[in-house]
Amino acid sequence: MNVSVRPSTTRVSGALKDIWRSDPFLIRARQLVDLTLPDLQSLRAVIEAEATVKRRRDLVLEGYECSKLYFIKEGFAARYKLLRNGKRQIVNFVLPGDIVGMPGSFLDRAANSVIAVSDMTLQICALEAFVGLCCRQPKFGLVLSWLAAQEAAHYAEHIIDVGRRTPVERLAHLLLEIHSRLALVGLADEFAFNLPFTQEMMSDALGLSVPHLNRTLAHLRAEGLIAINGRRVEILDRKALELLAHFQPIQSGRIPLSEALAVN
Amino acid sequence: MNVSVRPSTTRVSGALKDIWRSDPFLIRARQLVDLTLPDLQSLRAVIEAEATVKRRRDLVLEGYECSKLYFIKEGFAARYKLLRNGKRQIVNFVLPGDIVGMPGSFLDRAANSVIAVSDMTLQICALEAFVGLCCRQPKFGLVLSWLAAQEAAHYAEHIIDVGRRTPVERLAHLLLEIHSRLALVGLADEFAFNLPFTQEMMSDALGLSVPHLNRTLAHLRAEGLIAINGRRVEILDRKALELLAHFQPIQSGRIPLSEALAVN
DNA sequence: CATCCTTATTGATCCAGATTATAAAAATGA
DNA sequence: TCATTTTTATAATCTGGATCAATAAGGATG
Repeated sequence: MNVSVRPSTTRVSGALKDIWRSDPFLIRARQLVDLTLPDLQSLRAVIEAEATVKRRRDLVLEGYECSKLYFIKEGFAARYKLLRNGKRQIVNFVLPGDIVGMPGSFLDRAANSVIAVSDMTLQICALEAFVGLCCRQPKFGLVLSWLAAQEAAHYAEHIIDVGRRTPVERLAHLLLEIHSRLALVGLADEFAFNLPFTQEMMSDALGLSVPHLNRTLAHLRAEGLIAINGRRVEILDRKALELLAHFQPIQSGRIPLSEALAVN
Repeated sequence: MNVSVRPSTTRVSGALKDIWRSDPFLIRARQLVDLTLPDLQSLRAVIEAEATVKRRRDLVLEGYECSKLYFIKEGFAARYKLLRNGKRQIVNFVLPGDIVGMPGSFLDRAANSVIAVSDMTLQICALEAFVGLCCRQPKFGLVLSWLAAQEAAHYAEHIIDVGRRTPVERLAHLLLEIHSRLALVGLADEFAFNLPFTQEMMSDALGLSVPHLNRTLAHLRAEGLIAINGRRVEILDRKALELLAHFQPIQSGRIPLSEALAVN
């Protein structure tokens, strides 16, 4: 893999509060279960290194075996597949707080490649180490399941996008999805965000040609639903946009751990 | 929900061997981890009832909260979403051995509906009970993650189908996927299987119109790749079909439990 | 500051696949 | 058993979005 690895420096500097808030994976995990300080420590113990990956480098290559999990701290990536005829389909966009290697590492061989869309920093964890953690702290296995389910739910919406939504609807849906996922880890304002993807990437995600995606984007602007300056996207009429896109946010409830223990 | 429930009769009749082989969920779980007799028993303890659902009944309704897991023993279903304009997108087909409620129950409210495509029998398990089981036996939490990852991998292929594959390629891919998933739980011959879905369902899965799906099917037959009599599909030229579809089987490796314990 | 490369924008043509319509065959159920 | 509904099959028309092409506008790089 094209990464520069450096040993995991578990800096204990910085107030502890910051750690809970600044690590996007912790933010997402804590939406699902309560995490204690010991939990945090055993999670850290399992991280073997922190790495940086440069823009345009592949994080994962299709067809290769890979038994690592990458927790994305910063930066963006795209999971994609190249077809024989040269076409590319982007399966999903990877944002901070996501885990790369989730479907991939669980299979014999990765089913898709993942390319860094910006410079990234991520934490590496061996699959066996994480499985070990799950055995000691079943909580983490459940978090993994829940995150996988969230991801599946996003994939499902993507299938609907590409299968039955019109181009405008698809694009509106993509923008809303990205916005809500960024917001989940504190990377978006209420009505605006920085879109880290080019029109080409979005067209490859939505199964459209670049010119048509461009036209569709222009259409959304003309209708006054969004505004764009540079990378900044502003949502001008969220209600209309959501209606157009058939958008409903994907939010998972908490893992019913205490209830389970009560039953137990 | 439109099901007729009867209390779970844990019949201990029949040789034990049969149970391992006849329950499709056990078959799939055992592809991932070793299961002991006590494991089997604690799994059973968590099943609260067995139910039958009639053809065309909805198992899950979009937008409703639902905190049950359904382990499919027999029969087929389709996970779908209806759009405002009346179009339907089928997100995936549910086969014996699958768990329904996986993304659904983990979210606040189900994101799609699931309709029974044939009469079905399934086992019901409360989400909290299963979470409890995972706490006592972390193994099951991992199985859940792995199954979710497999499902996500299938969804990813489906996105590629609908986004960038041509109609023939899509259809070829769908047929191969169904065949391999059926084979996984012992419901298909090496080169033939019973297709439980109508052309309308397949067109709704692949984002095509019914007439065009029909033509495409005719095309595959004309090319001598498959043969169809009634519901029976025969794969005449598997190599060519796989090439056409860019098909690569999704098979997950085993969960590295022993390795994890060694590290531990 | 000049050049190169990536990204965005716009226009013209054309075809794959949707849509609509109709009929035959098969499954369902009363 | 026959009537009704589903499911398959096929043909004719029409259109949305791909494709091809060309340009403009940024951004990076030396």
